[in-house]
Amino acid sequence: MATMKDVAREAGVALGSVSRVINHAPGVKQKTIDKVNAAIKKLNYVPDEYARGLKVKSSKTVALILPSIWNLFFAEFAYYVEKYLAEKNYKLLLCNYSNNPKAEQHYIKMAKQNKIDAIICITYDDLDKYFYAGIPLVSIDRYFEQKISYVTSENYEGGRLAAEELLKHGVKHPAFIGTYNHNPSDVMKRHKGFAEYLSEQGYEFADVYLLEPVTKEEEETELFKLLDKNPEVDGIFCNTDSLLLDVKNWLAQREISVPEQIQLIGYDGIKPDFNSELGISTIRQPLPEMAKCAVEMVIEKVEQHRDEQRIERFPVSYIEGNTTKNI
Amino acid sequence: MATMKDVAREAGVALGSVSRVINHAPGVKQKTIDKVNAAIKKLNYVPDEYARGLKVKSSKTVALILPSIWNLFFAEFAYYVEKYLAEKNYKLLLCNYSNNPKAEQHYIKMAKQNKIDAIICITYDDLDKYFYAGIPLVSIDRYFEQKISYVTSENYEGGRLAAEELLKHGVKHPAFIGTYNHNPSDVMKRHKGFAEYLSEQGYEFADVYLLEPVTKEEEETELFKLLDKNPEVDGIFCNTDSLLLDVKNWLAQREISVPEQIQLIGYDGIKPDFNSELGISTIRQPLPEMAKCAVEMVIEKVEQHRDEQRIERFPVSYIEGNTTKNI
DNA sequence: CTGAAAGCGCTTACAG
DNA sequence: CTGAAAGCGCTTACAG
Repeated sequence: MATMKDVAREAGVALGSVSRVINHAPGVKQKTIDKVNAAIKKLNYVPDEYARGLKVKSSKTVALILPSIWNLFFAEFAYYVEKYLAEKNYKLLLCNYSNNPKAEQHYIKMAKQNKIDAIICITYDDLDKYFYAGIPLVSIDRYFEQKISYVTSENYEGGRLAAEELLKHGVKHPAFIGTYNHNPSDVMKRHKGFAEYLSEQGYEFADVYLLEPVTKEEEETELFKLLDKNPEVDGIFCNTDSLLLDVKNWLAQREISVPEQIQLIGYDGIKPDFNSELGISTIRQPLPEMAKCAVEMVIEKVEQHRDEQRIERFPVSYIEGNTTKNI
Repeated sequence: MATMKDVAREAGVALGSVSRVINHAPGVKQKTIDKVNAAIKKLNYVPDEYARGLKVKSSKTVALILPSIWNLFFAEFAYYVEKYLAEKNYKLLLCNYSNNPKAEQHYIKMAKQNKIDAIICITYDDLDKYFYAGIPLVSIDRYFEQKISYVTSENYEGGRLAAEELLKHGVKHPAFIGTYNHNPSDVMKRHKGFAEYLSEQGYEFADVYLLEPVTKEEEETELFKLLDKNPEVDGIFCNTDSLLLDVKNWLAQREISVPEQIQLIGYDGIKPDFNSELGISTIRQPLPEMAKCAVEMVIEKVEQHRDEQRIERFPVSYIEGNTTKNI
């Protein structure tokens, strides 16, 4: 493969000049630019990012660290992150966090080894490790201790909206199901918003709010405990769409019909892909915009060496599906 | 950050010796190894992959090129590919193929620039470009012109199985819906297997088999044309689970009930995540095994410079869900 | 078994 | 505006 030296020889200029035209350095004569570009074309030259990276200590790569790409919410997010990163000429290294226990360790080491420029990270575990590795970081949904920047949705408003829609659809005995982590996260505001709206309207609600880690079986058990104790429940706000899907299956197994007997509203707005719908009723987060924002924030940190904390919250909207009744 | 030179100084050995112990070169005295390792620990040294990559022309990275990670089938596949790659100390660069039209071009250039060791590729468009870029390649579902290795499922058997299950579930008037690409792919055998099984059993079937590219709207239109012409249809084999989900929504809009009026069987076995189920009836591909095989094939090509064509087909199984009737 | 040295392909002061 | 040169942090023959 042709190297920069070959290009220089072909163009009849010095090595440095080739480098300058490639990097669009200011103050290069047009004639030189033309000669170099002609030589590049002729030799089909493409610069070696590794040699470049060795000098400039950057790889134009950001690592996306998440529990698992195998999840429609994360998959859509990753899709857009990659898309916006590619537009800015950055690459995406995919890191499935939850594969192995020592994964954090592994990925931090990798980040150092490979001159990862930055990290976009979705984890409800401790972020300190990344943070202290000195690599620019933006997180999703995380809380604001230790000045980590993050992007999230209007979780509090989303919780209120879910409650409001449930009531609007005729629910008289609402319930909540979801989990939370001991690390504070913005996501917890969904529960708060839900609770506060209902109390303002003079409603009580049955509550299954479990501290992680928690298995599916436990969630199922708790749901049915709740239903046994509160057989009048006729509407449930599920903290995520994933959970809604599970709840729907569990209810189906006991022959409880959705939405006739119990109406369900989820959170996230997941879709099977770009142009399909799951058809569930849910509070949709504007994922494309959120991904774009995360990319911009992280690139700003990298290129402008800014490291103050920034928090962006995006508005949510209600999507009517078939897990609520027609009004 | 500490460099190899620092480690050498700290350990009181030459640069080359440090390199040798890091790379587990044979014939290094145990005492040297110990000294070096101690220095590495002490200085918290981690080797720079870029300097290494510059010398050895490898990055321990494979690019996963696919239409879109935003798709449960691809997301699960990517999840396992990353997992197995990580086990072998390789990294995964994620490339969403369908973002932009000139993406192929872009990703090939990137591959060259970044010393991508290999490509795992899911695309039903032309693969020539990757192939001729001289980078080891394994594909999914692709056909065997030009000696490209691939892994796929027993598509023919899967098609037969779908037909068999439909009949077993009492379907009298089966139909097929799906699309195909002008590039021959193993996936087309699903249609063939389906057709042949039915004809062996003395059944006819209504067929919507469309050449891509095709929009959702066209698929929907064709489906209803078929249903108008063949109102007796009571069971449909959908070429993919994604499509099944759409078909289900379309039928719901016309108040055709599934599975009471029409039973549906899909193909793929997609799940929302590791421990949830969508609850649809489908022909499941063993994705973890397929991903593992793809990773092994590609690493074998890289490390053993093998480039003969290899084809692996994995057996499928029927998963009973709620889009077919209980028998 | 291990030093000393060359070189991978770039970038970037430093002269001029 | 552009050459010539040093150097980024490694690996790997080559001696010894």
